[in-house]
Order: sequence, then C-alpha cells, then structure tokens
Amino acid sequence: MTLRLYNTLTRTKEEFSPIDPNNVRMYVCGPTVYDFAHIGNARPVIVFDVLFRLLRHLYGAEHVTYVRNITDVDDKINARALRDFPNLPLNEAIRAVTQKTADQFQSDAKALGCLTPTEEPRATDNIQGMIDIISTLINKGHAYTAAGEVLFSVSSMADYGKLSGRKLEDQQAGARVAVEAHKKNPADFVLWKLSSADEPGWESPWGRGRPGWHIECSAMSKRYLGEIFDIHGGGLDLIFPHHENEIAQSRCAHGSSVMANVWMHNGFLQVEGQKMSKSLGNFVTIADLLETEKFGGQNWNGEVLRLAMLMTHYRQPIDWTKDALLASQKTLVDWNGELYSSHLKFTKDNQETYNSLTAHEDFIDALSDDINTHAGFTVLHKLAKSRQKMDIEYLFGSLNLMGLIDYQFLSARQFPLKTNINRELVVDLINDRLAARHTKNWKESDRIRDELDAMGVAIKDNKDGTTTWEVKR
RNA sequence: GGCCUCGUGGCGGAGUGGUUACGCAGAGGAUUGCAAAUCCUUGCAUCCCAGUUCGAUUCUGGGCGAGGCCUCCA
Repeated sequence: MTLRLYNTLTRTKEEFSPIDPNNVRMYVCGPTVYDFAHIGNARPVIVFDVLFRLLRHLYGAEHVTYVRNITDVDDKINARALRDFPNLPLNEAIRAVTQKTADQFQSDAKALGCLTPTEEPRATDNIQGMIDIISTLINKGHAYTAAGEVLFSVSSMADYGKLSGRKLEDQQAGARVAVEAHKKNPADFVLWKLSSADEPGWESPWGRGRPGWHIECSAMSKRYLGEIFDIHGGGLDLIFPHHENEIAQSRCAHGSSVMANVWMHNGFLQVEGQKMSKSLGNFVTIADLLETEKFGGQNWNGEVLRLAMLMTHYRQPIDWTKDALLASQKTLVDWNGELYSSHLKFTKDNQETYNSLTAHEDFIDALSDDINTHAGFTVLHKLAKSRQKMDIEYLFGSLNLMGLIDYQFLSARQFPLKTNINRELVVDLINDRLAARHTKNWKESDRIRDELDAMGVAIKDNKDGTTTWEVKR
C-alpha cells in the first residue's frame, strides 16, 4: 500500500514517505474568524479531514498529528468588532467576535462530519512564538525594521518564490505590487506592525503591535509539528503570497531547506456556475445550507454536503449546484437503504459494535491515489449493488472511514431530509390505505396516496406486502 | 503583462498509448389493480488543428474556450 500525493512544490504526484511513521504531521491553514464560514471555506476542511482519516487508517490513529489553526488576529476582525460591539472595550469586542465565530466554525465542521484536529491553536495564544521567530530573522539578517514595521527581506533568500513558481523580477514587472518607500524590495512583507491605541496590540521588542498575516502559521506549525514536517495544506489561493511567505520565514529562521515536504492545495468552488461573491448575492454559508432553505429550497444534511464536496477530485474546480446536492442526497439515501435493509442491525446505542468494520481495500487504494474520492465511490456503488454480507460490511466500514455515516439515521431507518412531516399521521394514513387495498377499494387507496404525495411523502409497496415511506425527492 | 490549472456522453465524473469506468437522468422489459419503488437489458462522449506512433482520448506543439493567482480571500 503506497500513498501518492500531488505536491505543489514539484507539480507532480509523489509517493508519500513520512519523516517519522510514528508521528505523521500535517498543518492546514484554518479560518480567519470574523464571519460565518461559507461553503468554499468548507472545502479544505472536508478534504484535509479525509486525508487525516486516511493517514490514521494507514499509520494508526495515534501516529498522526493534525494541526488546523484559528486566525483570531486580523484587521477584518477589528473592523467587525467595532461594527458589531461599538459599546464594548476593544479587547472584549474582539473576543466576542472571534469566540462566536470560532464556535460556529467548529460546529459547522462537526456537522460536515469532520474529526476534531489534534490541535486547533489560536494565533493570539502564540504571539511569543512569533516574536521569537521574528527576532531570529532579524539576527540572521533576513528582516529589518522600517517606518514602524518589521519587514521580511525577500532578497535575502536565494530561492524565494519556489512554491508559486514566480521570480522576483516578474513581480516587479507586474504593476500591482504597491511600491512603498520604506521597503527595500516591493515584495518585502510585514512580520510585525505597530498598533495605534484603538487597535489590538502586544508588547514586543519593536513596540506595542501586532503580527503580520503569515508569521502566525510559521509559529504555530513550529510549536506543534517542529521545524520540518510532512504535509502543509490549504486553498489554491494561499500558494501566493501566504504559503510562499510562510516558507520564507520558517526556512530562513531555521536554516532548513524545506518547511514541509508536501504542499497540497484544494481547488476553488463556484456556485451555480458563478464565482461566489457578496456582490452577486450568491454567498452561501455552511449554516445556511444546514439550517435554512435558502439554497435549493430545502435544508441539507451534513453528510449530503460532505458527499457533494467529495464527488469531485479536490484539485479540480467544483460547481456547487442544487442538482449536485440532490444527486448526492439520492446516492446517500440509496447506500443507507442498503445498509439498514441488510443483516446489520443498527440500534441507537450499538455503534461501537460496528466501528471495527473495515473499509474495502479497493476503496483505500482509490483514496491512496491522491485522494481520488470519486474513484472510491465507484467501489462503494459496486459494494452496494452486490449485497453480499461481506460487501455490505465493507460498505459500512468505507463510509464510516469517510465520515459519511449518520448513525442516528441508520438506527431510525429514515434519512433526515426534511423534518416537518407528521410521522404518526403518515403511518395512520398508510395503514388506512392498506386496509382499503385489502378490500380492493382502489379509489380510496389512490386518494390516500395522493394525500400523502401532497404532504411530500412517497410510499413504496414492498414485495412482502408491507408499505414503507420516505420523503419525496 | 507574468505565472498556474482545466476542457470527456443530456448532467455529474474517473481511468487509460490499443473493445472509453461508474452514478444520475433517458429508452425497453419484468413486476404492479394503476403507479411508485425494485430487478434485468440498453442507447449516448473524449474542444479544434498539426506532430510522434502500427495505433492517441492519453505524449508533444499550436489554436480556441473556461477558471485561478499576481491585492484581503479556501
């Protein structure tokens, strides 16, 4: 079994070989907590959760360390704090914004079937680590102070730009880098900047100030994963400048040739064929999808969202559409149907008994090829179709590994599509219809069927004479 | 302007130098009081132009098209 991963650093798929198989280490850039997370934010959360699960499967759950940070110092947060809590002292207002948003993010991630990372450090708890790295960079001649800022000097690093494949000359040619007089090179970026009285700040050798955007990830990854670790992930847009600058800071501070061996980036998401943006009014938050009917006229189960997200390879662009969600929902209903009508007996409190069921080898093989989730789903379709006891057990094991099992549903044998249906009434009507059918009163039987249909309930007359129902879709 | 992705049937979406998976939708059949569900069968595709090759959807070059980054951004 070999795991192969696409490495942005080399632009090729490589065989993965951990530095220490007893501690496989992965860092993923987490959210900046100033607002509700949107569905685009959910992609790396889900994708790298799948990788986390796969690594735990391959190396053992206790041999994988996954760090996903929470950025809680940022100028957008300050702005939001001033807007939403104008009457609170700044620090309290900021804490109110970040706490609320971070809690929401974590509950969103959980609803999407994601495991809790090993560590979820906050930037504000790691200021000293950032100050230490910045001091080292200054001492080694990679950083300088100017106009109240500490800046990283990109020209002090021979191979700056390696990850994004851009050269310093190209950047200077591009007219979009603002030329600021105090910078030695226009591409130099901020490590520390001074704060005014109405901005959050921490004491430092350079005065009361706050860190630049990139330094926090260098500090937190070093603290939890060491100077060199295995995998660093995030969205495609972070390649430049964020990851490039993280690499520059960490490598120059530590005198190392790499920061992480493998750099992975997920592709972007569009909504109904358009770029998601607030101005187009197609901004979809995770909470909207889970809890409201704003998108596609219904609320969506977390596993449906998760499956829809994984239907497309993580590096490909994905178009987030109602049709795709409906297709995922149907697939999940079908697979769950196979599970609960099988020999496995799921009850409210026996989940532990089934957690030992393993994923199918072909499924693991598919995931091991750069997380080819869709190829994995093809395996699951085969397993579901076969209906052999062993295959059904593999189906459960595979879905469970992927975080696509909703055990509450399995034990209730009813996929939670919509919740506003009166279940007792449905059962009564079905019994009335069965009685009518026994006396061949087709008119009454069809009338009841129409009534149920109007309620959004689809009924199924099974071969064994029973009638079951589900939410119409 | 620089850099980077991608272009497969009606839709979603893999793999492959040599009869193009799989799912959804469609069609036909079985079943059904009629339906639905289910089961069986089945039609449909590799953007364009060159090149390499016995043979390319796959490799190379060019074109066209879509998207991303270069500024906060998953």
